[in-house]
Amino acid sequence: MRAKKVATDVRQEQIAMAALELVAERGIKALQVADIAKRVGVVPSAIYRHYKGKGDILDTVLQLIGQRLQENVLGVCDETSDALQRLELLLMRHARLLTTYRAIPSVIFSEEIYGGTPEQRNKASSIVKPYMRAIMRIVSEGQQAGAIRDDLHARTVAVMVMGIIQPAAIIAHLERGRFDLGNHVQQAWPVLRRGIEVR
Amino acid sequence: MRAKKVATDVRQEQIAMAALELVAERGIKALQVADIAKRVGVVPSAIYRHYKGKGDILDTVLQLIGQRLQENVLGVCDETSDALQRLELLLMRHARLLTTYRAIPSVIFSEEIYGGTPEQRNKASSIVKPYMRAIMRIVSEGQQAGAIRDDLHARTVAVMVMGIIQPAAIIAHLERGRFDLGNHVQQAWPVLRRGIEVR
DNA sequence: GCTTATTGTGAATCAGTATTCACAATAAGA
DNA sequence: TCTTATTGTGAATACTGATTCACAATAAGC
Repeated sequence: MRAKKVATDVRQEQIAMAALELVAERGIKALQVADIAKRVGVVPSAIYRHYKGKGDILDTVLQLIGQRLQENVLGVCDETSDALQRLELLLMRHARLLTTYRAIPSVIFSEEIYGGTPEQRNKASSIVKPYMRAIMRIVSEGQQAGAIRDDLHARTVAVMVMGIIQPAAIIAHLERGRFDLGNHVQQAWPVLRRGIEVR
Repeated sequence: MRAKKVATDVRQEQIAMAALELVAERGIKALQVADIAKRVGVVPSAIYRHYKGKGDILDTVLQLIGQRLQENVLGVCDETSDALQRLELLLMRHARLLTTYRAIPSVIFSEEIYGGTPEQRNKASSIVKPYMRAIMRIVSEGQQAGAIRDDLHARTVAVMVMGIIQPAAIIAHLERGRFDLGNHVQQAWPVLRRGIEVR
């Protein structure tokens, strides 16, 4: 049965969302045009009416992921002005995001970072760096406000914040319910806070 | 020019080492039988004289990686009995390993964990879990010895220890010399130590 | 209703990688 | 030296996934 004809901007959106879900479930490398098509409800060759190729779809997906991370940052900054609280809330939001999109860590740790072309590396960068910078900004503000030790590099702290989430997401997945990511964040954050806060 | 004939146990070893290097440089997905063969100095079809298929080579590589991580654990336990020092030394060794084998984090965070079969997930587990357990053991010993807070789950601490290294390795790679992994460990470890040590 | 640009389809093509296959060469043992 | 098991080779095959291509169908505009 032939799918209904849909305007290209609508179909592009559907394709992007389908691809995002698939990437988030299984990672980049497992993404196949045929799977996207199936999820959208068209045949694979129809995808090329709306995107030039698979690479273009992936570019869009990476943008979407980056956006979601940035939305989380904006959200916590709206919610409180206290840097330590911002970090805590950001970790919670990040954990929630990863519960929905389980494979996102593997996107960030994509093998393209190592084996890929400079172009591919730049694309991976395009997610990681802005997020890192946003966290560093929060840390710096906390240092200026006297809540966070200013003898530490903001980057060191920011990397440690990311370090709460990233390995934990993997382990949560491997442990199948015997290790809860949100729970881990609640336990790990006070440890890190103790390490970075001014006493 | 025809390669010299080599006994299969020797060739198997060569193949495994070549594959390990390639995986460590570029990750699992970029591993190709042709590249292994080239690195060993034979044609691709010769590989099948010694390994049933690519999957068997990969199994061997995963074992080798796991072994190296365990060797690091054994090494630090030989070197000192103090848990906090063990963790610090382990982090140093881990950082050193990752400087040599850059793509190892992506192996551990392999997309197979998410999208793969249960069998593939078990294989990924086979690296992560023993390493985690070893760290947890060190943490537990530190708690019993009164050096590490015993109000924390050993697992929480172990995951945080891993969290010092994993995102940092990526960022070191992306930053191209502007972010040194060993340096980060030296800065980050005291922060974590402050969070976990008994005062 | 007719025209036309756009979108959907199904088959074919292409490219890349893993693997098989049949022949060749080597090294060890008798 | 001869035999044979084992390992190396190069071509062919098989498989998978991305993409092209030509035809079909749809929806909008006149």
